[in-house]
Amino acid sequence: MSQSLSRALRILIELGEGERSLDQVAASLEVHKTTAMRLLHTLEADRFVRRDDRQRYHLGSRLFALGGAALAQHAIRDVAQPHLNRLAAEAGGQAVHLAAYENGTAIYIAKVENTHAVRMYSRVGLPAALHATAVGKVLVAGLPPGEQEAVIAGIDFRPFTSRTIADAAAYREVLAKTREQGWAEDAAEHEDFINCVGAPVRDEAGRVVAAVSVSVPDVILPREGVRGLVPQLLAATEAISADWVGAR
Amino acid sequence: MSQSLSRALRILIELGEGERSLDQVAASLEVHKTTAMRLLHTLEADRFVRRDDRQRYHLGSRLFALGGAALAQHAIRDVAQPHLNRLAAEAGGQAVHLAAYENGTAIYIAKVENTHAVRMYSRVGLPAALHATAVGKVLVAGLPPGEQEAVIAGIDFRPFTSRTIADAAAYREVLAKTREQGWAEDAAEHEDFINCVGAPVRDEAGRVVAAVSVSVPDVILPREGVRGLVPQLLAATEAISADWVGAR
DNA sequence: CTGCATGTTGCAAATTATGCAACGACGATT
DNA sequence: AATCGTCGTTGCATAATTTGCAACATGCAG
Repeated sequence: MSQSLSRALRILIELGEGERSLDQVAASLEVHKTTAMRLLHTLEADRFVRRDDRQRYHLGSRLFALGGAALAQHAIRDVAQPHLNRLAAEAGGQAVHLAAYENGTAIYIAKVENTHAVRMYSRVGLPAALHATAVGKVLVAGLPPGEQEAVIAGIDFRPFTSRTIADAAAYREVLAKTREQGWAEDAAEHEDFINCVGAPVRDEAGRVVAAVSVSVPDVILPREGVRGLVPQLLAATEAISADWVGAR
Repeated sequence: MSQSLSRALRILIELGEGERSLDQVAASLEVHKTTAMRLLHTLEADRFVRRDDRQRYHLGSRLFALGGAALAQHAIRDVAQPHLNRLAAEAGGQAVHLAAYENGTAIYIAKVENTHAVRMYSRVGLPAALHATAVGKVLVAGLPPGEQEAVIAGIDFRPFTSRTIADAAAYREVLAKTREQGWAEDAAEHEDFINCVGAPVRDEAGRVVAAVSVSVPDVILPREGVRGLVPQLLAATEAISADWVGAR
């Protein structure tokens, strides 16, 4: 739609991976370096991009501010954070995530790192696979039926592990079960040896507005043990839902 | 330089202040709504912008990720954070800031909130006034002489309080004193009733790479009392400098 | 001093963005 | 129930913005 703009956005995304020189930027955009330079200058003028003394380009300080503002606008994050911390503690220091549905994807909007040596890879702002994570299942299961089908049609059932759900039919069954029992499971479907349980946060009309999950490596607790965390998980999501409804 | 791009950036900046409708965006850009719409769609396609079910536009999830990445690229932040926490505790729960010089401005890259009721306004990613904050003075005082003059020439000596430094001559004296004593003061020059002290973090060549400040409201501690925090402040900045040199 | 890598400028060509006007969808109001 | 108003969307002609080129400038290394 807007060529120069989408090129500029690609620059920002690429700089998110690390510093780049002008030529590197031009090469990866497949444009003349003049073009890349002018985009970079515009970005620099508004502090979206910064140039160091060695002429390398970095993400600029404006993105700190916007990133912070974006997070602040997810008011549910503030409501949820203390409950997430408590849940993480109750679960013995395991990783806890809060994710929200957004335009066909699930996005992590808050997390509590686990305190054990085994870290899992995730980051606030990155998308969670809809078909291979507990939060993804919870969020899709909570969509209105019409939208749900559209989303399912758009899922790429890419396997992450040997246990990843591989097709829409199996996925629909899992969604039905999720709705029925009020929580979802991820049995090493996204990362080998990591099991999760997730549950929804709801607003006053019962709509799912976010999902919380606890992730536990096999070596700490086997799959059945993780299921044992469901009561604490549900207590946390119910508390968040109550606070959320009360906060508005 | 690039019209459509700078318009799009202005959209992002504005959305940082809160949600907007298409017409509001078009009005503030002073362009036809068609134009605004196409920019918004491009931004939306890359998740820089998100549309809610009521057709309001918000900052999108990509900005979480980029904001996080931008922070992560300021490696000094990670090095400094534990020292900042300790300093804040030693200072009795006062606000502590870490700022870096960047393209003619000082930017807060980390902070520790104070634990008292009186909060001061600041936010990671926002610029700090060079002439009216302790970190601003420290960072400018540490620039190479040539660049320093260029920066001073560009400062708008806007008064924030009755005590704000009002001209370049007075500012140069303060910078000299800052270099001499190794720390700077802000005696209610930015916000009435808030005094700060700040000191530099240096790399292995002695260059100033960042500045740390402690901010204390008058009601907690008078100006002389704040000066008493200088030893702890210097201990913290020296520790950060040592860690920083060691980390590379 | 020469060569290589990097960033910058003037200019002509045309792709790309723009504004207009008309349309469609949705809600509120009467 | 009908109408009005608000808001977002699309097709199209205009032209303005962006693009690539080629030459120039600067800084560093051999």
